[in-house]
Amino acid sequence: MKGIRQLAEQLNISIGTVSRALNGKPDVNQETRRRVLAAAEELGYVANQSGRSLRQGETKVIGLMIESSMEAVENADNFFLGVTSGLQSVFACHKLDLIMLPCPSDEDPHEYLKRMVARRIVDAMIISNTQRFDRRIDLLSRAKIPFVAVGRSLSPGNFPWIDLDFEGVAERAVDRLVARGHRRIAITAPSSDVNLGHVFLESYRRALARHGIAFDPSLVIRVKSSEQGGYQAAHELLLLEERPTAVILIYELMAIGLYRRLMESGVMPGRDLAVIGFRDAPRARFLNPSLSCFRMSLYDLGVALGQTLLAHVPAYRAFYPEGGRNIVWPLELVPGESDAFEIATAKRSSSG
Amino acid sequence: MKGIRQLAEQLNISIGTVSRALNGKPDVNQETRRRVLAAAEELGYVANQSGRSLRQGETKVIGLMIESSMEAVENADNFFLGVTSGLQSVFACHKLDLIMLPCPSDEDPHEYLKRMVARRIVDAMIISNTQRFDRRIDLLSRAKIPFVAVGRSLSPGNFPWIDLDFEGVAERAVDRLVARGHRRIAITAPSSDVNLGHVFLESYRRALARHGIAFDPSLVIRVKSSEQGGYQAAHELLLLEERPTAVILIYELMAIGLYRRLMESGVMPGRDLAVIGFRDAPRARFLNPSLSCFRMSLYDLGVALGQTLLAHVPAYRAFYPEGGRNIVWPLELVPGESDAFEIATAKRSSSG
DNA sequence: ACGCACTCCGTAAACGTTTACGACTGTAGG
DNA sequence: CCTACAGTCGTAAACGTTTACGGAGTGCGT
Repeated sequence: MKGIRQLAEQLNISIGTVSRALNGKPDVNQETRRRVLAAAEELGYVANQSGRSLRQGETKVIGLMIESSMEAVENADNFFLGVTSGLQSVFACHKLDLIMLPCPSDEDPHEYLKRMVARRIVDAMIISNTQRFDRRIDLLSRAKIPFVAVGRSLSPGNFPWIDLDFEGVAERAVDRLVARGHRRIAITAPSSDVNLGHVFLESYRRALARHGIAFDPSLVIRVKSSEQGGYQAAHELLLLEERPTAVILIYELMAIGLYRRLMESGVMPGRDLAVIGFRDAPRARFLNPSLSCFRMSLYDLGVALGQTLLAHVPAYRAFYPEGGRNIVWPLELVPGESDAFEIATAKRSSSG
Repeated sequence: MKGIRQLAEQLNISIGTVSRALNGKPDVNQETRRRVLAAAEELGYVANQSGRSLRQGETKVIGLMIESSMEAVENADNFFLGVTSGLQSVFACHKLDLIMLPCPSDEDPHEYLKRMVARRIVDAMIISNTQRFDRRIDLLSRAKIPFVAVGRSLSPGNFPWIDLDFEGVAERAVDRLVARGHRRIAITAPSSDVNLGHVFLESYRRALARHGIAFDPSLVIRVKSSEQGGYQAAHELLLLEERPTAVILIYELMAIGLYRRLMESGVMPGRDLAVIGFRDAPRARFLNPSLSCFRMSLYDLGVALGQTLLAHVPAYRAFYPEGGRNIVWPLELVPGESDAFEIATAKRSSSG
């Protein structure tokens, strides 16, 4: 099957009519439409996307940019696949297709995005891993490509985003730990160019202040959000003169390294040190003691991302009157064994 | 920047010359080319992909089809992201781009692929999750779209594939366990429409036979390759009259459920029951006792996939004279604690 | 008989590129 | 001076669609 012309020829109809029939335009006879659809089905005809999008200036494809560096692979695990499902359930309503655009690890994400945008291979984009100052946001705004970012940014100008509620996570983690009698609570944070780390840390400080606990900079451990980072974090914690009784991890993968280093020194997580993590409860269950952690439904997040995005695409805006608002995505705590103990303090009588 | 026409106009050159200059065609003056490239860079001009691919009938894009069903998400973890890196390192040499095509969970993979192929959005495809009889292979062969499959299939006709060496895994697992004195070795297998399971099981039988151990069908546990499947597998194992002393898991994620069920009954993995798994050592380290498992470099696998694919694309065949061969990809064993004990048997003196 | 509205369909022009072809130089060889 | 040729470049035709426009036919009211 070469193209619409062969199909028209076969049916003794003009290509214009065939096109109209296939695209559901009103001015075509019922019977003619039936014949066209039948023939198309039989011959397996599907419109060539290049021709179509050349003509109408849109591709009906939404791009999800992801990073495929080794480090990103380690960390992302099933995050993107998870949101993909949700995204597709939204896009399917509008016959939009989703493709994932993996930025090569040796290419600058900004350059990569520029290339993809300029080639006009997608109508809209979802970007993630937002940096504190992210030039991609400028790029997309300037090019007038609708987009939504997962993660806020400090780049100037308003733009659509959905961000995970790190503030809530840090606050609730601190609250939970303080309620169990902890006063010295350590926290891990990534390098500060990722906006996430900044927000996370700020609300940790606020929560401490709320409980009248002084902020101790030595309890902020700056390591990579990886297994190795967790190992190193534990190492640094053990070196502190006055050891913390609890630690908040920004990423649950770190727990594996953390546990290992702790056990090497005979410190038992869940008994000698409380641990709370973030993201992906399934993986948290691999651990022993199981990790208390904050998680979310990736599917639901995908749905929200899709709706927010389409609310900013002129052609679909009408379908999502409420969808334009930025969302701080709530996380739910899945309690595990890693912080299931209480500390006896001066202010608080032991409950065990 | 609208298009090549504006660029030509700006330079007082015909669009033909501009196109030739940008595409490195020989018949264009050095100075002219310099000017064109400079102007394109400055104005941020990049050729519209639709126009280009419409004209030349190729898109310079390779598609990697993945499945985004919830189950697939659970299982795939970072497999695709991992191979993506390797693929891109190959494709980058030829200025080819890779996109991932996630098949929606509610769409038939065959139909989805048909749509994507017919739209001519990609020049070649990588498919995975090959079924024992997979219509996608017919489809791609018939449409003359170059492709490579990760996983063999029994579909008729030769086609390029790379398969993981499940035969070797099953054999070496059995060998290793037998060497430690095990005689009753259970194995898990997925439903039989996935070709993988069939191959896996066959070589398990062969390996047993080689050691003179009778095949016992009750030791083949057919469960889903998931955490829940692992739980159920353990449950079934515990019900057997004559309990096995070892079990081979086809997917390491099952280990978490297996461990849990075992411990509920006071059976200690790594002491009372040997466990060997497959795929993804990082995750295996989450477990306690750590899981012995067979793993591979996803990056290297990606490179091999890329080369095999391009060896079957006419335009690039010349670069990969050796690349046409199908590969049975070897796995390496990463020993853990889960099978680090020996069994005293009649034929074998205890070594502890 | 005429005009009008309505339904259906064909025609042809776009969309942005690439590329075959030929035209125009200037130069060298006869 | 004529021819051949290499180096440049412009022209225009494709590629496969969609869609604005208009035409043909029909039915209906006047």
